[in-house]
Amino acid sequence: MSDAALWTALADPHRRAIVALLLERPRPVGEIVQACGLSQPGTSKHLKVLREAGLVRVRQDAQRRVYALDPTPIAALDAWLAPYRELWNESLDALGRRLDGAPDTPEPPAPKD
Amino acid sequence: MSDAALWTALADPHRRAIVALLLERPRPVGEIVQACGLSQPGTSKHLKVLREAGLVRVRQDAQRRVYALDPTPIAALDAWLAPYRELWNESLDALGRRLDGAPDTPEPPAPKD
DNA sequence: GTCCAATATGCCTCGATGGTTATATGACCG
DNA sequence: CGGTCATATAACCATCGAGGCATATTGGAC
Repeated sequence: MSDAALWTALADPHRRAIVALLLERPRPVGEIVQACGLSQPGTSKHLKVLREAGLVRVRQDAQRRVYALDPTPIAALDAWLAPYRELWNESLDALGRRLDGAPDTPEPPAPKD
Repeated sequence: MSDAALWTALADPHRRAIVALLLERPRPVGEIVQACGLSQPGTSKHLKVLREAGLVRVRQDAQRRVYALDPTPIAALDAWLAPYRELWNESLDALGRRLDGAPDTPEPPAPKD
């Protein structure tokens, strides 16, 4: 479940839509298919990507597979953007100085990826 | 600067590396080229994508173009993952919130994409 | 067992994207 | 002006990924 896999998984709009759907509640594949207007195999492939990124878990219920969101990997995203969040929360003049190229911000820890 | 453009821009590891570089300080193209080990035109193309996503700004300094990070678009990312953060924090954080009496975050709207 | 419903996989096509080299633009210097 | 440094763009190629259809798999019902 590399960081790259996470970014790749979330890079696709359909997959983000699926993730948003599962945020509301777990759903079987059929529901997801209908909701995102793709073919069933197409949807299934997206679900595979999400699975491999660790973003969703499957529970088998008779012939149905009920997909549920696993938000844990998204914590990695949060960690990634933490330094940036700090930056944009800074005062506007700090941003201005930065855009002018003044190197006066204390070095934040570089994100690993 | 659609949301999609932002995700697309950050989906590439090289571009994330560039963003991380610019987090430390603004840099001219040459430095970025050397840092990420790509050809100069390749780097330039990535910079273009970042520019169009609004993630970087350019300042011209003689023949050099100094690129600086603009973290504002990343705020959109933060907004996007807010509901998920809440979700994964639930188990760990519920107790903590109770203990330090922090107000419960109001239900955020569902992510639009 | 047979049949059906739900989902996953294989195979194919096509457009997007990342990478390259070669060339154009543009700013400075003599 | 010509030359050169720094960067951008063009042209091109290779690969990748998303999408579709057809088919395999799996579990339940009969």
